[in-house]
Amino acid sequence: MAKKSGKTTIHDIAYELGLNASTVSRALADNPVVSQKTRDLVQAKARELNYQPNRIAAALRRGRSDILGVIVPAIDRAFFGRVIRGIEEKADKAGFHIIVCQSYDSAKRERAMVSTLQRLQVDGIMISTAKDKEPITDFYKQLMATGLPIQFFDTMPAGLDAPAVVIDDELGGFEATEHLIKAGYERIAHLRGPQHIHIYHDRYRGYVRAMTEAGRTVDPRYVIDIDSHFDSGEEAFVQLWNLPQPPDAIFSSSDYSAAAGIKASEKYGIRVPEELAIIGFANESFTEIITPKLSTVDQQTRTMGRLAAERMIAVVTDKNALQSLERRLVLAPKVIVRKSSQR
Amino acid sequence: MAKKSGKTTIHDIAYELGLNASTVSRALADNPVVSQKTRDLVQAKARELNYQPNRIAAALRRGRSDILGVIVPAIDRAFFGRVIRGIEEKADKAGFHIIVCQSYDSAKRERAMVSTLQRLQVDGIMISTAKDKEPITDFYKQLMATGLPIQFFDTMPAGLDAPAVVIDDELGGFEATEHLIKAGYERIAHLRGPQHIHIYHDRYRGYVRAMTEAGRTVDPRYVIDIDSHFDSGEEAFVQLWNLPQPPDAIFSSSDYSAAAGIKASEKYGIRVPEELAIIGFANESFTEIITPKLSTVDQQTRTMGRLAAERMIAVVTDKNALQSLERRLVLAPKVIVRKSSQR
DNA sequence: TTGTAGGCGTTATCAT
DNA sequence: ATGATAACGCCTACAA
Repeated sequence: MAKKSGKTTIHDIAYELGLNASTVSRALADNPVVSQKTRDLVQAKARELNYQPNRIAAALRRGRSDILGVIVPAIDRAFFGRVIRGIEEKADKAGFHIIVCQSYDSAKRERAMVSTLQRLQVDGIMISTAKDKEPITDFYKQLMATGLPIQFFDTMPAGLDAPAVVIDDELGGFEATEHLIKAGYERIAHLRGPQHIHIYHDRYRGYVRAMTEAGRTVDPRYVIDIDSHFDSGEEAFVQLWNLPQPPDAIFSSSDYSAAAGIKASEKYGIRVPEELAIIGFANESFTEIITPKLSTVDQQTRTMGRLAAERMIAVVTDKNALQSLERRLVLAPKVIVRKSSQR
Repeated sequence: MAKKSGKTTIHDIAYELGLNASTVSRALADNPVVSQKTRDLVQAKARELNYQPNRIAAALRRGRSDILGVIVPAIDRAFFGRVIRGIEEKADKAGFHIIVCQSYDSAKRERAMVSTLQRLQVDGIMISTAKDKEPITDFYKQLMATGLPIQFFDTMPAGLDAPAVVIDDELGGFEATEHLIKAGYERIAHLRGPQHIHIYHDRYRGYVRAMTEAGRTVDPRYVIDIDSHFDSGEEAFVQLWNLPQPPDAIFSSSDYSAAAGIKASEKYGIRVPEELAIIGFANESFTEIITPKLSTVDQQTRTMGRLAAERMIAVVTDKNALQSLERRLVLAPKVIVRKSSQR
């Protein structure tokens, strides 16, 4: 029997077997220096006593916790939920655990969370930085100088040279627009998200480039600014439809406003995709259930999570892996063509 | 200056100030037994040296990690993302952290995750148990016997008397149906989810009770079984519409099939809600963007997370709080009436 | 092949 | 009010 009432430790096992704790420690680690017989004995006894190694103690001793910190703006956003799933998948396989924190898009909270994670002795931190006006670049510069492995994903502070896995929004905008062009649509409009937000700016740039490269001019009347996701969708649609020559296709910077567009066109009796093609962005789960099914751009969320975790773990596991990885990995989004943009 | 190059510890601070580590420890904890002057001195020096307390070491010594384990089937499901957000909110406020694990709805993995969390010395585990046929009740009985605080939420093993925060799906089904009845609909159909899954069975029972209590009979032809979320929605609709007397309202056990129903009715030229009312279940985010906006039943996800965390923390913080809490807290879902069921 | 001893950083107990 | 010491559980030189 283990002595006290508490959990069994290597000392308990050692005592039971008339061995020393260090031998038990080695045996449990399957260290070949210990005789096979002893190893079997120890491991059997460990099972018998339902021994659960204390990872906290091991962490303290080894100076490694096998825990990774993850900071996202909000865990209940579908995008981050999926990325975290990817992260957890990889981490789990590699024997790491993740502690998830939310910044609620506040730079201040983000810094606080970094601090907390450091105190928890995490081996590295993966961050999708808050969309906050407050500058945080210097904070991370200092942090990285301490040697703590950092890996950004999705969003990263401006002007920081740090490992990151991001998505090429410009390419996404380009390909979405290109798809519409190739599908034979003539007058392609764009529902443009807030331009101070990086991703929307890039999607817009991709739109412009695709138009330009196809030898088309970007009619400013075809570029409608939308702020909130849903509500401005219908207004935008009306605005477009009142033009002397309405567009025959729309590339929306978000699935939500794209859906609002579909909704509005139904209301006004415009058939999608026959009279008007629509493509969104993000591959939200509802894109498959609305009528018609919404074409969109997939952001490779799970892949992003997996890659970020892989790179993080590579660095944590082997410090000089850092050099061998490109600092910045840019993922290509994937256009998903569904009914709403196929005629 | 701190000695070595490593992180600063209380010993460094003590050395700098000509004090003893134990005094520093007390001072940092604002222990009033230490003179105000010394406390100030220590805290100033701690800031100066950018001291970050090592929570791992403290955890080892105190036998408490201030970490809670959370196990959910999959973090990228909107439902769990929201619950976790609620959990994290409360945990954060109380100075706890959460480690999130996914069971992928496998009982085996779930057990493994529990084990891992135990090794990490979490102070308690919050679980939404896997929808797996494999029985896991005995496992938890044993686990709870060890004294590890456990708190279930959303789903819990059958026949286990354990603290849990769950939602009353039967009531949700009842109220959704009642709403349709009160709104004056005559022939109310139900899209019924797989009955071996507890929640769908309860929603169906609520439907039956509402019908019965209103003095109506449940016409078996009005109860359509759907398996996968989307695809069977249209079939179900067609089946209903080919009835000699089609229903004038549908209560669907999921928002997805409800949306599919709306989609199908448009296709067949049936106006919602004038000719057919539809209400779903879960308050998915897309319910607000489809046309017409979908009535649904909100599951109080964030509240569920908050309450589960609150209860967990109460138990962890004060062992005899256990008694004072009802073992099982049942949350009432909330019907959200939107366009799709209002005439 | 196994044992001894020391320490990871903190906190609790006892002494001064 | 502060200091000395031990211990949390594990790991790892080093010794035997």
